[in-house]
Amino acid sequence: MDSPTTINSSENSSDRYKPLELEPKWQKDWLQKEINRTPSPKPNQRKFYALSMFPYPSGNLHMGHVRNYVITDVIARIQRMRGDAVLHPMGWDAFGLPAENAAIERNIDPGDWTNKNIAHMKQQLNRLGLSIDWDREQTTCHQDYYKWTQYLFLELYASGLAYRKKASVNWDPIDKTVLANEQVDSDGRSWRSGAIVEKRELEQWFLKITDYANDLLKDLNELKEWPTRVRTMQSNWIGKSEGTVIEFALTSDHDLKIKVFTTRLDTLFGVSYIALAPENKLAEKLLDPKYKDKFTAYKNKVDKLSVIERTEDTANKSGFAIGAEVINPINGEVIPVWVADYVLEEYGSGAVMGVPAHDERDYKFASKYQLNIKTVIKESVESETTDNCYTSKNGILINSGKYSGLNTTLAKAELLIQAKKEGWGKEKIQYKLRDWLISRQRYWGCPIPIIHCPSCGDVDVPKEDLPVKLPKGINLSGKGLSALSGIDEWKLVNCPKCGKKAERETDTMDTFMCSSWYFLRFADHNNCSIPFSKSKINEWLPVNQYVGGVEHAILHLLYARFLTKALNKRNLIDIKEPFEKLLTQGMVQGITYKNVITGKYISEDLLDKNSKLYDPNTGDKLEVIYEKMSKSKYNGVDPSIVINRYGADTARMFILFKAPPEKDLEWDDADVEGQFRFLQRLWRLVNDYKLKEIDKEFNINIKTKNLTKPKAITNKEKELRRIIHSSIQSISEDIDKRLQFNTAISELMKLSNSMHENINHVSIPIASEAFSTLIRLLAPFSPHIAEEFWHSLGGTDSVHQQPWPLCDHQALVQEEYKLIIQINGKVRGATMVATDTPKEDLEQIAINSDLAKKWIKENSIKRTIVVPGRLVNIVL
RNA sequence: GGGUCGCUAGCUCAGCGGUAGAGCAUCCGGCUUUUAACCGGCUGGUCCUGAGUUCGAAUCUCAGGCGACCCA
Repeated sequence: MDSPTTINSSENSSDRYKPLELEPKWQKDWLQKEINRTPSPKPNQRKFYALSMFPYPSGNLHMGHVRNYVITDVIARIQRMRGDAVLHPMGWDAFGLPAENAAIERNIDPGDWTNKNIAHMKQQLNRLGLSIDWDREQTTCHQDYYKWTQYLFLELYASGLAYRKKASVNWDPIDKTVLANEQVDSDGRSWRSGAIVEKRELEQWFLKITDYANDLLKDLNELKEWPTRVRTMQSNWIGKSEGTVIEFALTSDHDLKIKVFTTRLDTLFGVSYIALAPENKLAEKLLDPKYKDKFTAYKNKVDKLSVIERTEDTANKSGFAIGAEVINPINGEVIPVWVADYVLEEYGSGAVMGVPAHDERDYKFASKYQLNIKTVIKESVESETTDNCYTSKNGILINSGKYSGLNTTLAKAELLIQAKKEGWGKEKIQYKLRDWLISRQRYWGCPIPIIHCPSCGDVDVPKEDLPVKLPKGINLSGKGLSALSGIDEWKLVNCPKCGKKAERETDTMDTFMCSSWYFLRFADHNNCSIPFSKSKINEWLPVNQYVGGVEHAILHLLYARFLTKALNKRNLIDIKEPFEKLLTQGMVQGITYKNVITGKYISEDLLDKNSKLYDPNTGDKLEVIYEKMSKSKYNGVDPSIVINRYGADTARMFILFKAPPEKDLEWDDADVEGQFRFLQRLWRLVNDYKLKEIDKEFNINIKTKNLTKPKAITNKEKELRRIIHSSIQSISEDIDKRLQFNTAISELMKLSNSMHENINHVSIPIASEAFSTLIRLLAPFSPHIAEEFWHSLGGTDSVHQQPWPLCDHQALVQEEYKLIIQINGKVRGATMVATDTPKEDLEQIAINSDLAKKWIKENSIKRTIVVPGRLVNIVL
């Protein structure tokens, strides 16, 4: 790219498009006019809450942010023009590890580092011309915000939804803190650091999200305007399964029982072993003492495996019989008890019944250890039984006593009746979802407002004592447990209940807790007595349009839904779901050059301009692909550079035009230039017209509905009006239907092309209508240039305060149209006909046309299909 | 292995029963204060493959191929 100066300085003509001058000018003007300020909705006025997922203040805006915030901004601007009271706020997800790590590295205060980043990013955001109401800004690491996070934690604690327990938890050895299940990916890695997590037994705080498992699942059906993909992901994560808990009594002690959860009660006659998770307390209890050493060694080995390694079908399952036996309640068979790595303590009761003939993993396990494989289900009455594993849920029972011959569904029901009657089993609904682990052993987070008292136990910090402030100026080593645990003057306090010596909780909260309610605070940002009032929440919530990355499909979006439901139950709010409509925007990708042999990424700067396909060092072939922008791949494009060269409007137009919002977008400098040229063409269109003596009749402030229809209107004028109004129609539809900004901009291009062609051949009222419409349609996408146009053509107020244009359907009507003539379904030509030609006449016109005659010749017409307004098909 | 989405011009995408369409890029011409900008114009398509439904299929149905994501 050339230096940023080329575009503005190469021309000395004063009517040249200079975005770098006009953009700051209008931004200042908007600030003065307070056009981004959130209004109080008037009676009968619709409210609209547009929200982007707020960013972590890393210090620099990246393209993903730009895309996210521009999408929301366009939506906010359109809704304002449509007359809605719009809330479009912004905040900062400002607690978290990068600040703490930066603080340790540079020996500075994490708060100072964060505030500096926020100031810089805010400036970058403003440079984009986003219509954000900054009066409502929230920063999660500031006391006036985290005070309320603590308040809400205490509300949850009071509802019994927050509790502390010792559990085997995910420990991130790099970030040196525990993580919630959602924050560990399917490879067993931390979502943040990428480290393989370890299991540790620790006393931790949890939120009882499992209490809401069913509501969270059920209400996904209400979220009709969420992408199906996200709803499916949440539904899979919650993982509801309906089954039965069966108790198997020990042979040695009939009062001692192993509880097993299964969805396949119908296979009960096929059970050949019981497998316990090595972590299951019963395993140690039932263990034959002679296996003690073997067991300890085995458990240590399994602890090191990730969940995926333990459970995937292809892995080598391992285990051993621990020397205990149980009785199958259905037939009295004696069954051995094993421990096995593929059984997880966290799921169900940490024990499964092994049915090798009908479960893939059980089959592999049984084959390896030569356990009994007993087939109890076959596909149909006629089918032969095979030695293979038959895993279908449908079939006919065999070798199952009196249940033999029943189908699986019926057998399940009958077996359940017997189980309940005899007391060894009952139905149970099981979820994969676990409680949300929110303690973090780090300094830079929201302190958990609890005091541990030796005599009173865990005691709430009284609400009037909030916030529990983070101590300042402490030494952060990044080693060991939370830095807070070493600060005695902070930690040692008196119990609020009994006044005796007690200690503060030294863990801080998961930052996802801070981000689970920020959208509520925006509605009532100044409230200093409670986190938010019900009336303000009712005024603005739910969020009408939420926009953010799909990476939060489970994490943030599930936590926020949970918190909303918990607060609803506590009667603090009336809504049950926080986000009405969700848009998950795609990634912004940059071009990468990857050496196919070494797998290394090569920076574009190092490449030979003429042979970009070869590694300049090794001469190996390069693979050229688009991937998510990142430093390590040398494919990032800095938004500031683009904005400083082309202006914010071009950056906005490009990012909206290049791909539909939910799809990935491939960054391409050439296409950015293309968008800049489009804005330049518009500039010329407006200025060329303006340069002419503008008649007094020209009125940009025209309202389409008030337009007096000229009596004599030429064909050119009719054609232009048709295009103006079909643009209004398609752009409005593109936005309402699927937020298709790319096609909307394409329509703007068509309108501008047509205006270039026709604007000098139409009367001034029609030209006024054309410019007024074009500029108002352009305004949400390119707010600065649209404002400049608006004023240069004599517009009053701000273009952003003008009504969104409405389509005049009369203008769309054409007096004649092209009637397609098909022969045997193939298009052979067309002829012009009047719009109101009756059906019968159309048929005759077609048959008698020269074109049709040529094809018909001696053939007889078998039938004709007439579609008025479109075509006539003659079948020979 | 299962599910979801996608496959249309060189690229990014519209069209979702009725003449395949935009923007960018390419190419050609023009213009000028020619390391370049601008203006005009032309190209360019087995609509992934195959079968079916239909007067007519890019569009609906089925089967297959390829790709992305999610789940196992």
